[in-house]
This record gives sequence, C-alpha cells and structure tokens, in this order.
Amino acid sequence: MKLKLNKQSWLKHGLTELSQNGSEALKADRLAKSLKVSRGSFYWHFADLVDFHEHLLAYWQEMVTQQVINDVDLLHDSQSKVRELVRHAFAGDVRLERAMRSWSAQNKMASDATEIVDNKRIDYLTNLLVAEDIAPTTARARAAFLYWAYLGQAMTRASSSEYLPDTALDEIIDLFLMPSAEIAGTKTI
Amino acid sequence: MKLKLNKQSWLKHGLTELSQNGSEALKADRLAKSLKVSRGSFYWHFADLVDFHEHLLAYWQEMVTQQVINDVDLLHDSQSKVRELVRHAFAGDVRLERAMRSWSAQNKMASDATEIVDNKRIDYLTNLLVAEDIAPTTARARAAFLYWAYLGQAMTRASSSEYLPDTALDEIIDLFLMPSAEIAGTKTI
DNA sequence: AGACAGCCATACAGTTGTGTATGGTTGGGG
DNA sequence: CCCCAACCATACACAACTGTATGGCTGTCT
Repeated sequence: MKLKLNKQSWLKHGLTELSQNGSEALKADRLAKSLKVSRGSFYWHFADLVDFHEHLLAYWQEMVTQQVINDVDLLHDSQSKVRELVRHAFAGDVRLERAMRSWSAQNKMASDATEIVDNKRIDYLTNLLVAEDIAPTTARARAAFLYWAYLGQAMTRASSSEYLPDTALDEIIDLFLMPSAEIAGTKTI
Repeated sequence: MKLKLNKQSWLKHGLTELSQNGSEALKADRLAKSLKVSRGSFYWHFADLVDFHEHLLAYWQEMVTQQVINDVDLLHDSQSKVRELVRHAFAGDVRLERAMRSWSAQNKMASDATEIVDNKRIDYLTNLLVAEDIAPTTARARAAFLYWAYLGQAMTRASSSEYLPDTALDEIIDLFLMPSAEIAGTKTI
C-alpha cells in the first residue's frame, strides 16, 4: 500500500517548499511533482490554488503564534522575555519568514495574513516593555522598531551575526529597555 | 510618427511596474502590453528576460545611490545627516524598496544587487555614527540595526506613522546617537 | 533618390501551468 | 463479500508566457 496524503501533508510540504524555493513553488504542478504524486491528489484535497493558499496561510498563522508561546511565554519576568525573544528572533532561521514576506508583497491574501501576525507580535512586545515601566506610547514605538529590525534582518541575505555579534545585540537591547526619562537627560551632550 | 522607445524607456517603465505590481510584472509580455507596443520592441532592445533584468538592477543601483547623495550628503555635520537620513527613510515611499526586496527573495541576480546596496548603505551610516564619536564596532551594529528597521518597516503594509509618530522616531534616533559608554552606567536600574 | 540603421508588428513553435472529467485502486463497515 | 468513501492517475482543453524569424516602416546620411 502507498501511504496516502491528507490536507495537512500538503500544507506542511507547502511551507517547506515556500521557505526553500519561494512563493513560485506554491503551484499545484510543482508541489505534486516534489511530492511524487499527480495533481489529481491536489485537486481532491483543495478546490483550487486560492483555496490551498488560504489554508496554508491559516496554518502558518497558527504555527508562528503557537511557537512564540512555547518559546518565551513560560518565562516569568518580562525583561527576560524581551531578551529571550529578541535573541531568539535574531538567531533563528529566517527563511520561511523571508519567503512569506516576499509573497505578501505580491499577494493580497498573504499580505492580510502577515499584517495580522505583525500586529500580534508588536502588541505582545509592547506589553512586555510596558511591564518594564516604559511609557505606553514609547513602548509601542520601540516595540515596532525592534520588530521591524528583526524583519529587515530577515530580508537581507547576510547573516545577522556578521554585523551584530551577541554582545552588540545585548547592548542594543539595553537601549530599548532604558526608562523613557533617561533619554531627555542625556540627549544634548 | 510614433515616438520610439529606447532602452531607458523600458527600464524606467520596468521600475514603475515593479513598484506597483511586483516582480511578476517584469515579463516581456506584460511590459509590452502596458507600454502599448508588441514584444518585438522588447526583444530588439534586450536579448532576453535575463538581459533586461540585469540592466534593470544596474539602473536601480545607480538610482538609489545617487538619490542618497542628493538628499543628505550635502549637509555638513554628521548628526544632521543621521537625522535627515532616518527621517527621510521612514517617511519616504517604500513601494519600490519592498518590491525589490520581495524579488530578491526569489531571484539570485536581484539578491546580489540588493546585497551590494545593503552593504553600501550600512557602511555609509556606520561612518556617520563613527563621526559622532561612537566606537566603530558599536557604530556598525547600530547602523545595521537602524537600517534593518527601515527595511522591516518597508516590508510591512501599515504606514510607519501608525506605530511611530515623528516625536517617537526622534526619541529612538536619540537612543542610537548615545555615546557607547553611557549605556553601561544606566544598564542595571 | 537610395540605402541603411533603428525600431516595431506579426506569426509560429514550444513550455509551463490551470482546472475538470473520468476512471482506477484500496481499505474498512454492513 | 461487496460496496462506498477516500484517494490518486491520466487525459483534455485552455491560458499565459518565451524566444525566434521575418518583414514593414521611418528618419538620416551620402
């Protein structure tokens, strides 16, 4: 007997192919070929490409939000969470993130999905900074900025460590953990 | 008489289409249609798609490097340059940047081009920070981080002002202009 | 005026992908 | 045992795009 596929099999394989070969790999044709089945299987599980893409994006959203909870949310104090979150982000594998982002620039559905994820992530980080007694508006701006830096780093080809060794990253995290008041004092040197 | 096209016409139009419709618009077929000519013209000016893409990337590199020089390099003190550079980056139109970045995630040639531009930009910013008496390694890390934040912001759909009003951006610029020594002192509050 | 270079249209063959229709295989419940 | 549901293969018609071959038009130089 040949082991049969289900929706999940296709979705998993979809994300793998996306991260390795970009959004152009998300075609019924190529996916079937790399799974060594015919497109007949694909069109049994999904109505069409749009249907598949919708399921794939939902699957991705579920995955990335679950991931954060597993990785950092069980730590107790918020400062540790921030450090762990940022370190983890800048050390992790960014291929899927980059591919998804690249796809979003060309596809409305993907763009909607990433926008939701973006907001969730920034909100989460904002709350951590607020818990560190940083004023809410400042916290929100810093959170966005930190998150954007992660995203930008994910979009560049060079590894982050090339520009940003661990100690330098810690220094920058320190900057973002500084109380809002301190800045005005040291502003005009 | 119909006004004839040259290489430059195609390249300009290429960048416009790229920024508005993504890298999928960079096909001989579509470009010709939106220029209201036949593909015959395209294949007269360019050997094939790869040839066109090469010229387009070279044209883009030339454009973006020239742009920075015009915009900020004529200011005198380095602190003003940093502020002007960052403000300008976060206020400007990012569609072309996003489209180019998205293309880079799928295309080796585009990836090479953006890598070169990335390095140039980070180097330029690093030098400005060093001129502000920030230690070279710290300056390099901060420059990269600042640049990544710009890139990340460019990749998100939300306008930057939504999260980052002008005053908040200035506060963050202050953080990155802080002398390296100050941090250790205020670190453990 | 004639010739030539520059520019473009049209037509053709080939490739890659879509979606559908139809029929084949396999495993488990009545 | 048989039948139905789940799953897959094959074949077809269609669309988008590539690159090439060929010929037509136009302005300029001699």
